[in-house]
Amino acid sequence: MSEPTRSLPGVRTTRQRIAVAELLERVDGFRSAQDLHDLLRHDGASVGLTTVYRHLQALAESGQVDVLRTGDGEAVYRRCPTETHHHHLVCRDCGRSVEVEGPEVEAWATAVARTHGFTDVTHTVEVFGRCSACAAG
Amino acid sequence: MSEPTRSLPGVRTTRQRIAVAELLERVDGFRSAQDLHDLLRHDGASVGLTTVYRHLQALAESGQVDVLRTGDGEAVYRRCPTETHHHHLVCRDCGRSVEVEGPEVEAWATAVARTHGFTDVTHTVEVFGRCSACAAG
DNA sequence: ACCGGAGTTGGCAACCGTTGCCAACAAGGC
DNA sequence: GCCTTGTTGGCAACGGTTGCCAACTCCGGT
Repeated sequence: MSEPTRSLPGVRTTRQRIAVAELLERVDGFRSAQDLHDLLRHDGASVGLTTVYRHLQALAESGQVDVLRTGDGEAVYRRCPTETHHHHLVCRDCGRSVEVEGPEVEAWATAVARTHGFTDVTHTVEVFGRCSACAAG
Repeated sequence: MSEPTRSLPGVRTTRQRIAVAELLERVDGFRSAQDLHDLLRHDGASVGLTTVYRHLQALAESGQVDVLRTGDGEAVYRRCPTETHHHHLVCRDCGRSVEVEGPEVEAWATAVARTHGFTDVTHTVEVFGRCSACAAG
């Protein structure tokens, strides 16, 4: 069990914080900071772009959202239901994504690193494709 | 066998093109465009930054160099000896990298994509760590 | 060798995502 | 309600990258 929204001392529940959190809950797929900012404005719950960046950054740092970089270097964010380590199968057209696990990939990465004497190993694994909906349309 | 430097019509072998190509041959590990630009200046073979970007872009597009994005969105390039599909084990300190293959990873990516109805699948797999040399130092 | 056209160069400005700055603001404990 | 302190947001700055365009230089033809 984990408290849904524990209020740490020195952390305030502001309109903006809630707006960003709820938006991330609502949308699926990876979205850029600016996309999310636009969505908020469109919802009427206007939040400064800088503030959006700040919250995304904080959420990413605390592991509550996943971040990855698109081909052109833009950072995209997603609130993931599962907290455990996982990877993504992302539709390059609509951005929708599926969380996937790959025990064999984890094992492979670890083995490869050890073979070459690397330590402190991390890895990025993302799969991009076209989802069935987009392929049909 | 492949011609070493075939001269396509409409492509000229300039001092700058050669300088960039040779530099990429010389250095190992992933380097940013600006790093490479600095190295060229340091070698005396000064080449405009824009030109470096252009050549790297062209080489990447034609598959002659591999590109990947660092955590902060910077593009880094590397001329790889092997032309076939492979991935990298990169030292996050010195940038040195080892080419690695992962048949099981390829298989996994394909299988996962098919399971979820995704087509036109590509994937990125990079492993980051600290190489033995850097761990020792 | 010379010429001329087409690919190439390079400096600068523009672009774009992102971050720093800081004065105004508002949560929430008292 | 008050005051402390975390938060906000607009703007400027920043850093990597690209567009622009006049000057340049390969190189095939002559």
